[in-house]
Amino acid sequence: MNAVTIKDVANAAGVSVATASRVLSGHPATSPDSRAKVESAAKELGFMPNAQARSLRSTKTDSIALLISDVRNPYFSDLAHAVEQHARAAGLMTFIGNANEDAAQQDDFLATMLSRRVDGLVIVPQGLNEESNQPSEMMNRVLSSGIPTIFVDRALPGVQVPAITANSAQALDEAVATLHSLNHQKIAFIGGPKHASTALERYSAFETALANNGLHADEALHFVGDFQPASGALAAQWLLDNPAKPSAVIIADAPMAIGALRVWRELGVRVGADLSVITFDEVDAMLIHDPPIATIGHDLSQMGKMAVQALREVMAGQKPEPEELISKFTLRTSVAVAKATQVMEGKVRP
Amino acid sequence: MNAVTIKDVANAAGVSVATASRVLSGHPATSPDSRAKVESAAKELGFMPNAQARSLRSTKTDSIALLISDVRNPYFSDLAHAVEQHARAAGLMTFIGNANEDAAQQDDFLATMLSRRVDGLVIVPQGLNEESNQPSEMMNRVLSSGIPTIFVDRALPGVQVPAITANSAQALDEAVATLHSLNHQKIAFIGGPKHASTALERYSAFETALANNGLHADEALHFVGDFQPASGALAAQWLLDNPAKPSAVIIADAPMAIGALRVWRELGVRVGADLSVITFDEVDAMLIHDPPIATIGHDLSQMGKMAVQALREVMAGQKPEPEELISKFTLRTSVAVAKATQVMEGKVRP
DNA sequence: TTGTATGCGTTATCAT
DNA sequence: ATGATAACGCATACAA
Repeated sequence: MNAVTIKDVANAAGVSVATASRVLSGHPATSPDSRAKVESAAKELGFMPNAQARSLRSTKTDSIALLISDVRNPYFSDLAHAVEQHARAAGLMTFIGNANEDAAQQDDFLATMLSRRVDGLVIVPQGLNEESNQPSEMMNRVLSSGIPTIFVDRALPGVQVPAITANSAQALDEAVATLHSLNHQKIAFIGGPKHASTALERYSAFETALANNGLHADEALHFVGDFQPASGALAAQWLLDNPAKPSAVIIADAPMAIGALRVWRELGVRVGADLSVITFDEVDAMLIHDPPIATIGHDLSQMGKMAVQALREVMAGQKPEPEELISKFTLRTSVAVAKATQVMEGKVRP
Repeated sequence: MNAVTIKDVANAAGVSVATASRVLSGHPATSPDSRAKVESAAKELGFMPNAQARSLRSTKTDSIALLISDVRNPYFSDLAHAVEQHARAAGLMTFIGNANEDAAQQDDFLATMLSRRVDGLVIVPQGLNEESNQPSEMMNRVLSSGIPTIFVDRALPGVQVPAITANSAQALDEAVATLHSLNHQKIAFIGGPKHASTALERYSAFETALANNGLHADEALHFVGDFQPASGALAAQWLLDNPAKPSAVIIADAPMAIGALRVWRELGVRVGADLSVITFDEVDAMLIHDPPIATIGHDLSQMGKMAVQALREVMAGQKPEPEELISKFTLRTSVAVAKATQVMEGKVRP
């Protein structure tokens, strides 16, 4: 019952361990005869090579680690799925780790991955330390370890690691232009935490878009959330209470959008009439809302593909350029984003 | 730059490798003196133990594998999150694998996990082989390998492995009773694939619930989907075209529900008025629909906890009993499930 | 083409 | 308490 080793196979096949090893790892120097014997013996005994021993010897594990911020966020589970599929196609096993938007859990995962000697790392970095404004000690260790690493979705300011990120400038331009053309003057932004580079990029692209459309940014219309549903719910209330009375809002991710939409439904705010909403992340849930919510999204499958590709280049000794994926604005219907007329007249407020 | 080993630490600390190892792995027989020297040397050099080598020697990896059906299904990502958190608390690293509702990918993952000699397995089994009606060869290998294994969410008929499953009998009774009390006579069921034990359990509990409420089951009102959004969309159309003109429907998982709700919205079917809908899986997205969708859900966090607990019992040599988690019906509002009066009068049909 | 012997990094055994 | 050494399972340099 106990783990059958290559030695058992060799014995059963009547050859030496070396020959067995050569056959089993596809080494050319093997005779058809011993190949047959070893293969049948291995199959007979149900031999499974011990990956530990193999990679201890060969210093290759044929595995990579993927660190994401939140498994339960569809954005990241889509990304994880994409990375996994492409890595698998390249013969690499993917270990998926969950940082839970938490630097400590990030470091924990990185440590075990370092211990397991994965061949490469794809990381959605959690951001710099709040106080020191530096990467965490463990992150530094990773960076100086020489293990091929690339960032995806987010980047770390000042850290020279190739990153696959998204550029939402154009999409936000279109989104803001659309809202502006419908008379919206006060557009709120429910953003993400400042440690996430995506949150910064999205907000600053939003500011630029405002300027491009002759509108001006107003910090009072900026809610800093944490990418989670609960903060979206808070933001929903914040928006209703906002003295500036915004008539439209752009939300930086789907979980917050879902949290907010729930609250607005509960309070009877008619999204698409009383309030125009555009959200980041193209998730199916946005399509069951009536009217469907306009979105700014990325091709996560593409992002995953680019990430794996870039990682493989690093593993092969090349130095890939950072790449930006262009975000796409999808105005699903002219109803989702409504004309701002008598928007938010006191009636829907508490 | 290249991987610092325990030998380097021992040298730097001026002790033998044996002593260094004892200190680093918390062996009691160490003097405070050498403990101090080794620890500071290790820290100084940034020593990360090689997990491969360690477990090659100790035959323990302090890791478990979790195989789920679909990372992108919130049900499973919630489960994954829960398992991971509880395993982490027990000092176990979790490898998350994605079967993609596909037996081949399941086997693939199981093979690599077997190779990596994980200490235990938590599996959402993909079902028996269609033709042979037997577990796959790889699954049999897992089962005869002696590696502690438990099933979660689904079980495999005839396979003696402790399983943590859900029992939805009571919830479905309540759900059907609620619909019945609102005059619904024709209740459709959009179910899952027959290879999933959950699909069978849910449908048969539904049949029982019908009987308990004086209604009779009708195979013509049963749509066999595959738990994915696309099949939900197909089912939505199927329901509208169904000659029996069902006025209510119960959907076996959230992805299918989202696929269906989208189609109904596009076609102008007013869910909660024209059609009453209850779905499995308590996901946030159901709360943004107006009216919110009634759900039958499980405490996934609890399920994950029970799974890890059961697995640890097996690892400790005990034999845990299979457990059933009781599903919960949540009628979110009396509007979500509407009275069947002139439901589905021709108007909403194509 | 095959076998023998060595080493990967760590822990366990056995002395001391 | 410590050190020397064997052993874990496998891949490879070298010899034959």
